[in-house]
Amino acid sequence: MTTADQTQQQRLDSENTAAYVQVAVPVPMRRVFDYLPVRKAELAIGARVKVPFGHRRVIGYVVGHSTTTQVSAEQLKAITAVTDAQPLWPDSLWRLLLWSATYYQHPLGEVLAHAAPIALRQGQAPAYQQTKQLELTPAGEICDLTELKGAPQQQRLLARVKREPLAVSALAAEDLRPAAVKALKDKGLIRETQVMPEFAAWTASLAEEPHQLNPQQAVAVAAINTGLAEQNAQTWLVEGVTGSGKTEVYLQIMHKVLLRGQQVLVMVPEIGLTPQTVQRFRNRFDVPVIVLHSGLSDNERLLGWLQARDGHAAIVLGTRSAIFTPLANPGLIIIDEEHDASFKQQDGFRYNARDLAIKRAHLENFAVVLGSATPSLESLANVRAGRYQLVQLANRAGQGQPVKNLLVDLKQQRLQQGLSETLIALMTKHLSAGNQVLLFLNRRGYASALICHECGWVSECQRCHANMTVHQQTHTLQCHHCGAQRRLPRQCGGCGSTQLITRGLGTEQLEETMQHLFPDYKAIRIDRDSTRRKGQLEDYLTAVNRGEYQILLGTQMLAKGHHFPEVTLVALLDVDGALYSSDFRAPERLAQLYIQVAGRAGRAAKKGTVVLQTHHPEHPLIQELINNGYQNFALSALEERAQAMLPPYAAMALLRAEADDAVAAEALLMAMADRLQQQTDVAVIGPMPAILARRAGRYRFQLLLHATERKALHRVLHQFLPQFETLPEGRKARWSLDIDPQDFS
DNA sequence: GAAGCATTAATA
DNA sequence: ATTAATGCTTCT
Repeated sequence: MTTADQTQQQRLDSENTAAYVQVAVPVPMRRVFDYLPVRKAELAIGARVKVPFGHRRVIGYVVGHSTTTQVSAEQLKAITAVTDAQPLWPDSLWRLLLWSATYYQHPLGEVLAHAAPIALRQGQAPAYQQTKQLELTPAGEICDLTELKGAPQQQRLLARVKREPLAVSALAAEDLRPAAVKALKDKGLIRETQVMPEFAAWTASLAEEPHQLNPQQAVAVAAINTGLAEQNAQTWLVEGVTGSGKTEVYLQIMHKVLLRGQQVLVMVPEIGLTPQTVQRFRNRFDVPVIVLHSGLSDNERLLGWLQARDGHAAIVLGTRSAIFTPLANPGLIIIDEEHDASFKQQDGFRYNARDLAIKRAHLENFAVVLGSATPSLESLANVRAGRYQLVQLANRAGQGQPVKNLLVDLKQQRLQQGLSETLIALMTKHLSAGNQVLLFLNRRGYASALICHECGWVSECQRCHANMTVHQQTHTLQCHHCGAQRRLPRQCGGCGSTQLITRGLGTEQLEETMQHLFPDYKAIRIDRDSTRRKGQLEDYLTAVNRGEYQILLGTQMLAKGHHFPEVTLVALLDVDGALYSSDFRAPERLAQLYIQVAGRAGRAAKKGTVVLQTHHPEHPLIQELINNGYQNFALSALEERAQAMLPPYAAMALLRAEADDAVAAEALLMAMADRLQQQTDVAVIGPMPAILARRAGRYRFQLLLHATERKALHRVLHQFLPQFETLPEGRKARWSLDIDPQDFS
């Protein structure tokens, strides 16, 4: 009998003797509620139930049974209805969810609700539903396509349906028009029918030949495959420079897992889940691939969840929340760009999907592969501690060449709109050679503030502790923190002067500057504002790669994943903020950004140059990065973290509070800090104002908990959180807890 | 004194 | 989180 079977057995045993059912309800309370069962025998742990809760009825989750209760007979209520006869999650995933609630100290009901697809959260049955499909009518079968010559959309649709019946939900994905559907239905050529989805057993057949591996890739694949054969919970870190062919390594190790009939879960950052990524997997394997993207309807998401749970899906591709997808027979989780911040949820249930993947792999006994060109310091520390195995891909696959790094000291340079003369000269050289240039500036808008030259007035947001950004294009001042907007004033808000000047270069202004400095070349700006319309980003990217633009400029958006083979010069214009930030992770993030941005240059046959403009070229971590590369940077940074007793060599938790009244927010954290004071193994730092001290009219404070032993931190939190929930100061301020915080803003 | 809005308590 | 009960202010 396996461990899972034993737990299952215990789950059944306890149900037969219990008088009370413990139910986790999706509310922010760290406790469970006792109910009277309807019919004892059917209440499996992990099943959903409908229960009366206060003045409403909610979906709760059975988490245990008990023969006793603290609750008086009058207060006890009975379960209204049992939604599931079976547990909603496989046993191993259930244990991961319980573990998550404990580790992140988050209310269990909320964790469970979060882990379930919305349709299940709302009480729907975990069952396949009929879906609508379009199929040919007898008239459609004999209708020749040429009869629709005048209606190309209809012709295309009919051709598609002639090939194979078409699911209505797939219309948009195949770019077919609803109007054409209606037209063909009216002509009696196609009809809509309801069908039950059917799933055939899959085998791991290849749809294309695997690519030839270079020696390093071959070594990596061989090493991981040897480990995979052991079928245990091993973790690999694939450190592969941009263009080294990480994806091909993923594909080849996936093949081995698929051949065993096991499923693979692939997790990518939010921004990385593009149609091209999906296509790469679909092109290689002739197996069912489920993609859990944000555009799915609730029922489509449920369908994917069911297919994964029942083993009908061979590959599940998704972002952070995909970690909670049940898998009938998991063999491997791949986490691409494992350092990416989007794997950590930043509100509510603040879990880290990368860390949960490792835990899940241990519970279910399968392997994890983490991949990145710039691994997180956490993962590198795990390698050094012997917990992960490192595989390196240092060479660019194909003809790619290494880039040349250049530090420009801004202190000794005359600047033109934030551009040093050195950079301008380099741009001229690269542009006149017929190459493309990429400028990276992480500040959208025209300027970061509007200032009165006469009285010093600054365009502050009314509701945030931040300046409003000048947007010349829309003639507005915008707050990037709360979204507030107002018309760009012509006069100073303080003295009425018209002598208004801007501070801080933004992408809009940089675009303007390019037209002045390089009138013979076309510049394209790529940021959230210029790519608001759906499909616009893709349009721009193809235009760039067709050579319609020579200068690309933009924000973070340009850093990730896109290939610009003709770009030979990349520059980061203003990154000094990261060098002396109060956030200890800022240098790590800058280094990762630098490498990611640098990865855009010289991917084709041409050698690339990367320029970093800074006022602090002497900064030791920057020197290390430029001169000796990311790996050495990471070693130095890890050394600093160890010296300073910072993560990953210590554990942290952050208590945040916010309220309309600054005193109330601070007082709540002070009350918490007071109670924590006697704890010797946990240091309490604060309360202090958050970096963004006021947002959307609310004052924000934080209290940092620091411990050299994670166990101590967890013990203390476990001990004090119930108390914190009942603090009278908590009535005037709302608070939240962040275990292993990534972002201190 | 009712209506309207903010605050507080309770959830089994 | 959500809801109802309670408290407080305001207006007729």
